[in-house]
Amino acid sequence: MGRPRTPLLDRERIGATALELIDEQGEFSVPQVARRLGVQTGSVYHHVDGRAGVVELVRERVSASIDTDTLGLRPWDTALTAWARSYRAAFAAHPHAIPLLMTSPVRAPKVLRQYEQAVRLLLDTGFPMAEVMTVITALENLVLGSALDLAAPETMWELPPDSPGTEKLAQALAATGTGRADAAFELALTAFVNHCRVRLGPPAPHSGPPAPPSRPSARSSPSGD
Amino acid sequence: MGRPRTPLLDRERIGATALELIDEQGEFSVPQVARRLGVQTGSVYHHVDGRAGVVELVRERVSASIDTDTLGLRPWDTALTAWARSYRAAFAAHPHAIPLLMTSPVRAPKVLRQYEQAVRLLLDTGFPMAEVMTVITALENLVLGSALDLAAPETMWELPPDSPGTEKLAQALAATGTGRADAAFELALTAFVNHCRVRLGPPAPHSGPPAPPSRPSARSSPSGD
DNA sequence: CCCGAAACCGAAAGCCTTTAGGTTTAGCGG
DNA sequence: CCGCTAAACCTAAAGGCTTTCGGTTTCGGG
Repeated sequence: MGRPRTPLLDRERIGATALELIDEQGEFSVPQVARRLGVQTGSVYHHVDGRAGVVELVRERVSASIDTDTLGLRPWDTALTAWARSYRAAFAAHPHAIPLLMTSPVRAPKVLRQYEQAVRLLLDTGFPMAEVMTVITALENLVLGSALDLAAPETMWELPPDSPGTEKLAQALAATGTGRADAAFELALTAFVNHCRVRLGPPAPHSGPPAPPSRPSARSSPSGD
Repeated sequence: MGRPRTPLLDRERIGATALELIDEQGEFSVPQVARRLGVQTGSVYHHVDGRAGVVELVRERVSASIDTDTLGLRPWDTALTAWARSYRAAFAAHPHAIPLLMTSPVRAPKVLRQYEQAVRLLLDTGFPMAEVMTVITALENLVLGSALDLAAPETMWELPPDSPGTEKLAQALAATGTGRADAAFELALTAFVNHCRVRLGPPAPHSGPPAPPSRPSARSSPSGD
């Protein structure tokens, strides 16, 4: 057949098709993508660096729907909260993609630049340099952990109808409404931001980067904020 | 060859070998397990329900090292904190197993019974029935999110030497010591337990299950504990 | 106009999962 | 002690996936 007059494939459509398959059936394979695009399997490899390359396209698509503007909001806690919600919502829209994206490192520059923005936000707010990545990492863990929960929403607790020693668990599960995952996320998010607020100390009266917080850098106050 | 005089295979060794492979190379396949046990591929399927069955054996092995006694500690916050640490440590010992175990539902009865114990702890403490699963889910998300961070410790932030727009990120990363993952986990854990403590209200003077907290069931106080 | 690069096809190697049928051994009831 | 069932292993094979390689046609720059 040779080279077609107009290209049949491009990275855009490869990524979109892979994400379609993931949304529909929870996974994808290169032959499936090729079939859906009316093309031989091998052709896909001319546009993408192996299967991992397709995963990277999917990652870009999913994380493209994170609202970047949130990190421009003020004050910092509003920004952080909005960012976390948007971050999680982006994954929630494609829950089956989550396990795929978790296992490979973040390379997309667009995503890295968001982290840069978050770092600046926290530095400007007054968090000490040595603590900034800790805070961001914790928030990221919170988002990804909650997102993971969305990947297997109901089935995560495979309770046999009448297994002994799980009565209260079944009861508690029944008493929890449909929004278990959402409620847990909001609970953890609120807890985290509140804790950060306390650690930061009272806000300085808005004039450039304020002085660092009085408490130097207690890695974890054992209790009692 | 026929049936051997003494069995060559058993579920114990299949699970152990799979976990070995995961620790060594990050993944496993049934043929690999079989080869390492000096046996044909098909034979493994006589002891295990497909590849998923092997994953379940791995899960049991990994979660066996969670210290169950922690949930018997008092007061409740000590118990919950210790459980979370032990839970995370179990996964941290086999970081590559994490993505594998995240994607399939928990069926192991021993694990389910731990959740039952956690539910009882929180109910006895005075958390309302409708909130218990939310709290446990949030804690689980925290643990798993942090564990995931351990699965790709350094590579998670693939920073090209001098990519534009990531200067402060690189700086913050450098300023963060080696224990970034641990620090983030402890930060989030402290934040979460503190928040729960506040929501619960003052402890009743130790006499059976105390009355429910005065505040009924605010799903997430928007701010200001 | 020419020639290298781009884009697709066809085919194949090598891996994986799972199933099916064959062979030997262990255990148990009679 | 005999015979039968079930267990445990092997060989073989189907079907899918990933990736690579050579062949063919078309595009575009010089």
